[in-house]
Amino acid sequence: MSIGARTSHLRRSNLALVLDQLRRRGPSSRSQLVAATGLTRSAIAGLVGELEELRLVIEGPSEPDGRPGRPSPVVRIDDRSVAVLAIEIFVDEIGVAIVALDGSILGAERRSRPRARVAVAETISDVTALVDQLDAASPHPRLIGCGASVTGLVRDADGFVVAAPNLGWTDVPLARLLTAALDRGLAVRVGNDADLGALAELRSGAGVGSDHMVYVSGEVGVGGGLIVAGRPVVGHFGFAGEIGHMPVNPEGRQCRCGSIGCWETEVGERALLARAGLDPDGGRSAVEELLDRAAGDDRAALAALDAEARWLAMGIAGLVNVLDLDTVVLGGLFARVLPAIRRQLDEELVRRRYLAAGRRVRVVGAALGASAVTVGTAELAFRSLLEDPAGVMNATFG
Amino acid sequence: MSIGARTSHLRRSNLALVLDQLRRRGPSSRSQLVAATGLTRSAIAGLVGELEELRLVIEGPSEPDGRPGRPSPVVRIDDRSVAVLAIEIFVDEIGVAIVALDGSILGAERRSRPRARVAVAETISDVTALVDQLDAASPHPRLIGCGASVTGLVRDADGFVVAAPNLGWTDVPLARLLTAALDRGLAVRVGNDADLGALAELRSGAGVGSDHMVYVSGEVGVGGGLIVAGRPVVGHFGFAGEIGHMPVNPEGRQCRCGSIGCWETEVGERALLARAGLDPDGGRSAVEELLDRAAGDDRAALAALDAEARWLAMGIAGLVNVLDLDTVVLGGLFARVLPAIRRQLDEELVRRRYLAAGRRVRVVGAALGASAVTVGTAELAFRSLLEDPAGVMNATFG
DNA sequence: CAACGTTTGTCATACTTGTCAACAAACATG
DNA sequence: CATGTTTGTTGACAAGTATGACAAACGTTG
Repeated sequence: MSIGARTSHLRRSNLALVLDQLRRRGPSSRSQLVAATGLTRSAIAGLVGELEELRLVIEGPSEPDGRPGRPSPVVRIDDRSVAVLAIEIFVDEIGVAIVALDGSILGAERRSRPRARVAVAETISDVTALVDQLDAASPHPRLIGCGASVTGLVRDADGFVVAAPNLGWTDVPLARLLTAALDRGLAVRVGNDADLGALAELRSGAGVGSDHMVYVSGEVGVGGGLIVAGRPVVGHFGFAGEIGHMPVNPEGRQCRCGSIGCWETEVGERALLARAGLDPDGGRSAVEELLDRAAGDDRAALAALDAEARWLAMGIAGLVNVLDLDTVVLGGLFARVLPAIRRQLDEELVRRRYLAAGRRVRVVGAALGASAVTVGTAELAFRSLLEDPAGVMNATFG
Repeated sequence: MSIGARTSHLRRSNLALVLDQLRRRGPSSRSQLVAATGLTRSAIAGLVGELEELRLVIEGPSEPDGRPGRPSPVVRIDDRSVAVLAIEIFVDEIGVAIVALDGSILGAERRSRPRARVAVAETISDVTALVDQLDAASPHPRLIGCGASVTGLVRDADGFVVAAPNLGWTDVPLARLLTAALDRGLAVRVGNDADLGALAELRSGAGVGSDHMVYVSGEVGVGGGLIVAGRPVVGHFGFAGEIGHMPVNPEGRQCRCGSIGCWETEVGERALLARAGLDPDGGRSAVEELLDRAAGDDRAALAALDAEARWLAMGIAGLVNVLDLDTVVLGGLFARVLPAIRRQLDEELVRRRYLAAGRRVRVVGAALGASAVTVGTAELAFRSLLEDPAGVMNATFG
């Protein structure tokens, strides 16, 4: 339901705008903020003043820049005021991190775990243990929010993990469970790991400047995060981005999802390794072996990479033709093999693209690597603060 | 570039909100507007008063509804104040229509044309002739905008038709040409026909209530319009929605776009007719013949429809898995054959959907039929008025 | 080094917009 | 006809930004 706008919404949106500018462009002078927002000097003064009172920004003296005129004080994010907790739940690993408003990671703990230890209760208690450990180890600002990433289908509205096949979870009220287990009155928001990786790459990674992007990541399974018109696509139920399950081969292999010829059955790690005659379950080390062999002109390895490039291009072309993307960011396995398949990938993409002429698509490897999900999860945790700075800070500290 | 919000933006957005509510929900009492917008009675009074001064709405007495309390005057769109021109350019037909703000079509002219007469200059002069004819024939309110739909890739920003293979057009500045040819100082906005059909079905057709939708339409070629989070997806260059060119069959036929195994080579009219042993170029009448034969249990016809259902489901499943759609609207050929393939389509969709349980997807035939593009084109033409009612009306009449 | 031009923060004031509360108007009910 | 309910109207109020005058802080120039 649309809602009428009040003057207070105006203030909220302008406060959020200034804070967002500072996060995106880094420390800026007040006059730069005036230019960037189109607001007047007095309005900016009021907004910066309020953000300063909220302890979200700090004003400092300006660097002398050799130009005439009164110097404008530099405003920058206060990284010592608030932080969030970023929790990452993978199948074979869990991680927690404390991230400041400026994006710096103040502390992080990761722990790998056996596949047998993925039950919900065990996961929650492992997470709280890690959090307590991190809490004691590293001094940090007050936590004002918490984000959690999961490899599975997540409903944003209520923080339910509707299904996480790799974890064996179904309909887990993760946000509620974490809020209770952490016992700090922290609001927890839950997101899909690929979506959050995409968000991170968009904001501060390989997708900076893009507005229509897909982040394709995966090892065995293939997931993705979509950005359309600068915003993450969550879908009607919050399940968007299951790009690994686009049908691409009617004659293909059975997929673990029950369908046939899903994209991930052709581009996933198992398919790649099997084509090269390696153990499909050989994991990351087998992929390195494959790349080594290809570097030594091993025919089977080269053929396997060639097939990988063709199948990869097929899926990417579908996404690009449908969504008119400007950027494709490859993560995980695909980032690793990208240098070896770049030429074939580009060739096949040109062939598959609808009216390719004049439409450039950047295909790039992920820039943030393993920390993408951490950064994206923190971004999720900060979202409510960034949408309503005064509201959240007053509710927390008032 | 984001821009700071001023109080005047507040007014603009609230005016637009009220107007939008009236268009979506039809005539409403002031008190209904209060409830719908969350604004106060006095704010609504001011907004309605301003819209009334702008001649965009009319206030009338309320129907006695048998409930106590002072009756609230009914506000409704003034359909006699402004209208727009909707121009549709297809390969074998052009059409123009005058559409009022309440969506009623005040007058329309269509003219079929030979395939040899699709050059840009001829098209423009045919259009202006039709417009003059329509203008003279039917009295209508003042025109405040013009929309044009084209079967091709359109850049929204400057109204260029970047490529329209079926028309043989490349880089045509259609908005500029039409503005000049019409010579009425009308702002012309150009859109892709499938996108505009999708918009129409979303607002007033089979997609009402949906927020993540795809409109799949086509005869020989297959196009589509996407709605994500309630908004049309235009893509980075404005070329989104080329769903007919998703690769679905690596062993497939050569597509006219240069790729292989595009969706439209499997679900398009030619493929359907060929599978049934009919003339691939038989057109609409051949499709009717096929449906007749299927109704008579003709084995080849049934098999062809069966294959059509499977290939259709494959593409739809890809779109749904990637975008988590709640509604799929089928138009053109697909709406025609939908009743005959409903069962197989649903079966195959369940098989192809990732974790289908709990996720309902409505697959429905288009409700607006041939007028969808007209309605959507008018919607496009009205867009600037709906975003800034006072600004446009004052600029036009002030 | 003093005068000048430039840029920018500050402050009081004005304007716009929506809210709030009191009141009046218009309806149904008994 | 008295009463209760709902809703439009009105004027005072609050919140937010714009405007314009002024002062402060810089570089340049003679």
